[in-house]
Parts: sequence; structure tokens; C-alpha cells
Amino acid sequence: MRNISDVIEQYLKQVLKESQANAIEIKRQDIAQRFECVPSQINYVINTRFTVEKGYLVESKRGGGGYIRIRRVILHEKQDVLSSLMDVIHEHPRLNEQLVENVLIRLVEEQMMHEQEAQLIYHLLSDEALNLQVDDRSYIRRQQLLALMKVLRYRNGG
Amino acid sequence: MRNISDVIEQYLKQVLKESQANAIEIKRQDIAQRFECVPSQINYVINTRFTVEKGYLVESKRGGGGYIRIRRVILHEKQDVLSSLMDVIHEHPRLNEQLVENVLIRLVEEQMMHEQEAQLIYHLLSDEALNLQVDDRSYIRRQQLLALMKVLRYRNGG
DNA sequence: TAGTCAAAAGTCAAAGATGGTCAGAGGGTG
DNA sequence: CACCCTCTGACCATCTTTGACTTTTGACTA
Repeated sequence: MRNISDVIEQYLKQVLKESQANAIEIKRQDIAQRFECVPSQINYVINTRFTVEKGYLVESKRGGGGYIRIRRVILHEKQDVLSSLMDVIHEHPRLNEQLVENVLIRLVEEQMMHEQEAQLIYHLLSDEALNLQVDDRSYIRRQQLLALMKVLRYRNGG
Repeated sequence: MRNISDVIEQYLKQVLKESQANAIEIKRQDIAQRFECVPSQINYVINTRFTVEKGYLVESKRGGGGYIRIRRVILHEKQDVLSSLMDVIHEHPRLNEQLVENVLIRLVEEQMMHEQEAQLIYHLLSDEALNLQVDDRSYIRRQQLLALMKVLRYRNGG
């Protein structure tokens, strides 16, 4: 294998495969030392090889006792629904309650989330909760709906 | 376990669980000695792990015969859990990710919402989604958490 | 009773321990 | 050469650990 990133990637996937749980916890510094590279190389490997699209979820904690946790997740099969909804969200300059409702209803219809969850989120994104200028409301809604889509991508085994 | 704070946290929770009453009384110096750390480490553990929103109440007394008493708050009415959390949300000037997480975990523990719902909301309220100034983030989180409480109130028969 | 002292616990800021980011250098390939 | 990955290191953010200094409390003493 030519580059160190590929080697580290293989190593991490191997460890992941061998672990009972579908998750591993590593110390960045340890891995860097093992492969004699700078610590930020590990971030590079994670950012390029362990992305959500590829079915991995990464969490970490800094400070004493810090760690990086890599989890294997199952991607939702309806990625196309999500990307089409993301397009809608991007294209609309103004995101009003009606649009939020439509998006949420669609997600429920596609069985990507439960009625109750949609209900909750609808309230969080209501005009009442987002007591702001129209533009700011749109901004928050856009950000949060996109964040929602991101979570729904895997929404399984996580 | 990764760091001494986590170890002490687990220990205290264990002792709390094993005690008949839902409260324990410790001597700071004793705990520090047992875990070979400085006494103020105990304060750190208490301040970060036994907070009000997590459902703990801490009282103490200095001087001879001093102690630290940790009490697990047990609220029988869901209504009480909600209003206690609303108080926390109102009182905190800054609502960071950690506090949001604590509140959501508490709501799940108290069986007022499902794990997955908490997961979704956590992501909507993350720093990443709320890409704003600190104060604006706090404002949105406060508004939305309060909106959440409101929904949970009638959803759980308040 | 008031003052003093020692024995707790509290506070806070600095140091330590991790991980994250980003821009630029390095290197391989069409 | 141009472009796209990789690699590196300086600088940043966050969580933990430590210790000096402060406050509170109760017992003892004058």
C-alpha cells in the first residue's frame, strides 16, 4: 500500500471488524505513534474515509481521557428522498411554517420518521418558538432541517 | 475508565444506588484520599456530573464535622420534572451543547421521550446546526427547549 | 460572650492532556 | 504542467487535574 492514510484506514477497519460491538474507541496520539505520523493525519483519515455516506459515525472528546469513537452504521435506503428534500430546502429563499410542515409530512409518508417525532420538530420550528425576524427564522429552519436530514441518513443501528 | 473524574463519578453513583435512602453523605477529604487526588477534584466531579438538570441536589457544610450530601431527586409527577427542567433552562444564562444534552438525557431517563427523539433534537440544537453567535444560540435553544417542554406537557397528560 | 484556631469545604486560575482545524507544502498521475 | 490527494505543523478548543488562597463552622479559651 502506497500511502500511510490507506494503511491506517485498513488498520482501523480491521480493528472495527474484530471488535464485538460495532464501535471502537481510539486515542489519536496512540494511533499516530503506531504509524509514526502526526496526530492530525488521523483526522485526515477519518474525514476522508469514515464519513457518514460511507456508513461511519464518529464522535470524540477532548481533554484528559479524550478519545475518538468510530461507529459502523447502516445507511437508510432512501437517500434519494433526502437529497431531493435537501434540494427543496436549499432552493427556497424563505422557509415558512407551511414548507416545514410539507417537508415533515413527506418524511413521515416515506416512513423515515414517526408522526410523533415530526410533531415535536414542527413545534420547535414554529413561528412561535422561533420568535425572530423572517430572515433569521428562515436561516434557522434551513440549518435545522438540513441537520435533520443528516441524522436521517443513517437512522439505524446507530 | 479513562480519567479519574469518571471513576469517582461511577463510584459515587454506585454508593448512591446501594444506599437505602436516595442520598449519601461523604467527606471530601476521604474520597480524595481513596482516589489519591486533590480534594478540589471532588468539587470538579460534583460540579460537572451531579448537576440539577441531571437530577441531583448537592448540599454541604464546612468546618468541623463538615460533609457533602448528594441527593438523587425523585419526582413522581412528570409535571414536576418538566417544571424543574424549565427552571433550569430559565436560570442558565448560557445554554451550551452540554446542558442541552443533559436535559435531553434526563427527559429520556424520566421516560418523557424516546431516545431517538432526543437524538434528533440534540442534532437540531447542536453548535453545528446553530451556526450563530453564542448569545443567539442560547436564545434559540431556550426557545426551542421550552417549546419542547410545552409539547411534552400535553403529550404526557399534563 | 467574644475571640481564636483548626478543620472542613469552596473558588479560581494555571497547567496539563487531548482532539480539531486549516492552510500550505509535497507528490503522484493524466 | 495541472490537478488532486496526502502530509505536516502551527495554532485553537475543550476537558481534566492541581494547588494556592478563601470562607465557613464549631470547639475551645479568655
